[in-house]
Formats: sequence, structure tokens, C-alpha cells
Amino acid sequence: MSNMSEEKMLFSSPLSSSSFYSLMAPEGEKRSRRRRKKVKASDDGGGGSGGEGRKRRLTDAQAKFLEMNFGEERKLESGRKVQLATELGLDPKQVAVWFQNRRARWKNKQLEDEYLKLKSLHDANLVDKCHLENEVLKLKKRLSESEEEIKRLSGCSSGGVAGGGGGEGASPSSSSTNTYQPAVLGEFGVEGEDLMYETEYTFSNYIMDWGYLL
DNA sequence: TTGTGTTTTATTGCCTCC
DNA sequence: GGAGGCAATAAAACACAA
Repeated sequence: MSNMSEEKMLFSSPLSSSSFYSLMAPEGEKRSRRRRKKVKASDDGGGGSGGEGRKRRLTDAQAKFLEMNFGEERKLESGRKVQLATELGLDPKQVAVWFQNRRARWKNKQLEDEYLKLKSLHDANLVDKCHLENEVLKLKKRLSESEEEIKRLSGCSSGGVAGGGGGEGASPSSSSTNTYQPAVLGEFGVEGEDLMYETEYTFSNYIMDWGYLL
């Protein structure tokens, strides 16, 4: 009776193996198998120790012992299987089945752990992204303030500061307005409909680069 | 007590390897 | 071709709320 709760501690997983797989497995990966009519466990036993053809739970001690062995090696050589079976008073087939099922649970657990790890990584990345986007907004604001300032100054002194550096290939006469954008576009060759996206991408890169440099 | 959900044990069918 | 592994699944055993 009480062994269930203890085993639960050992094996517990939020989803049963079959349901977890049906959730996780990509559709195409499922091999189609004919559904069969299960033959009822007959009186021929199967269980050497069993006798009646009923499903028998392993005792606590048996389960613990198998668990210990599983900790040492996940697969059994046939000699070891027979040895374990004799020691536990079980049918070698039962031992084999136990290991098979245990491997399935173990694999399931691995998948679950990996999923959780990736999920937390993903969450952390989302937070990071959010911070970076905030930073982009701030920088954009500063940029437009600077542009305003430049405009204001170049409005005062006619034809003075204009072009400021211009950058390679940007002819001083090519643009009558003195916005920052043409310089950025000239430098990174951004053009066409993805202008906005590309510009933002550039900013993000800048920020990330800064992050590395700092 | 019973209905329901979960876990464990066992079977089946397919696949791979030797 | 047989042994053994795996995925899918059935069904018994169990837990637990109502």
C-alpha cells in the first residue's frame, strides 16, 4: 500500500509516458502501428514466481534493487539479467521488461528536463530582448533629439556644419536635408521596403556590440 | 463507495544488428 | 533469422477526491 507513494517520489512525472510522447512527438514521426487486441495474460504465467496470470507488482525491495542496478547500468547483458532474476526470484523476462520500462521513463524524464532547460533559456532571452528594445527606444529618442539640434544649428549658420562627415560615397550635394538617416543608409547599404526593419536591426547590433565592449 | 486519473507491468509489432 | 531494443498501447494496481 505505502510503497506506491514512495515509488511515486522516485518516478513521478506530470505526464504519463504515453501522453507525454503524444504531446511531444512530431506528427510525422509517429510510426503507424496496427492496433491489436490484447491477449489476456493467461495462466501459463509468464511470471516464474507468479503463477496466476495476474499482473504482479514488485515488492519495495525488488524495485529498490532493480533501481540500484539501473543506476549502475541502463542496459542488461543477458547473463546479468538471469543473475538479477535469480537473486530477486523473478522471471528474467520480468527483469527485462522492468529495465525496458525504466529506460522509457528515464528517457522521458531527460526530455522533460531538457524542455524545462530550454524554456528557461528562452524566457531569459525574452527578458533580454525586452531590455534591448527599451534601450533601442531610448537611443532612438536621443538620436532624434540630436538631429533636431543639428537642424537648429545649421539653420542658424547657413551652410556651415552640413554633411558633418558625410561618410564614404555620400556626396555632399546628394541630399539637401541634413538628417542622420542617409548617412546610416549609405554606410550599411540599406534600401527598399525593409528600411525600417533593417535600421532597427542595425541599432540592435550596435547595442549588442557595445555590450560586448563594455 | 465509486469514478477518475496516474503509475506500473506486460504485450505487440516493428526495426536493427550480428 | 533470432535476439534485443524501442514506441505504442492495454490493462491491472493504486491514489484520491467527491
